[in-house]
Amino acid sequence: MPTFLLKTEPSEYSFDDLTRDKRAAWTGVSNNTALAHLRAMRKGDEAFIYHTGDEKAIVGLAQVIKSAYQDPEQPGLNPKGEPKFAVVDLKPLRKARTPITLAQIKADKRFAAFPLVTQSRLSVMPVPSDIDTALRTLAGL
DNA sequence: GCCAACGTTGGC
DNA sequence: GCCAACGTTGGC
Repeated sequence: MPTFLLKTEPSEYSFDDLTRDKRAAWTGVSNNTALAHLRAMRKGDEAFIYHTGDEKAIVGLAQVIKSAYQDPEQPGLNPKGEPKFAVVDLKPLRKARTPITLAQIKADKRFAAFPLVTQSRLSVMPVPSDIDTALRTLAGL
């Protein structure tokens, strides 16, 4: 079962907000590459939640409870007539015992191939299984 | 279809 | 506040 990483600006929607809400539609993904990754997420898959901005750290783990569906708030179509935007529904699983900072990830050679490092603007990405394992150990997740 | 101009993300 | 690294748009 693949794991993903989802970025969010905590002043807009944080992991604590998800914990409070118990479940939420993950909205706001508009980049096509990110949307393709979002659509690859299946019910039961897990996702690290990463805070951008001042925090720049992985802060928790969530789980997909509903795979991708058309964003009801943005019912636009692409040129092929397919829904342009998608969302997934998530629930919180655990908060990281120790958040893993971007600086830490960049300094660790094990993460050199991680899209979080190589593609700084991508907001939804798959996490390779070896990186997944290492991150969970570091974060206490 | 190309590409110049413009917009966005997100780290610094 | 700046700007690098993209993505998007629209004129041609």
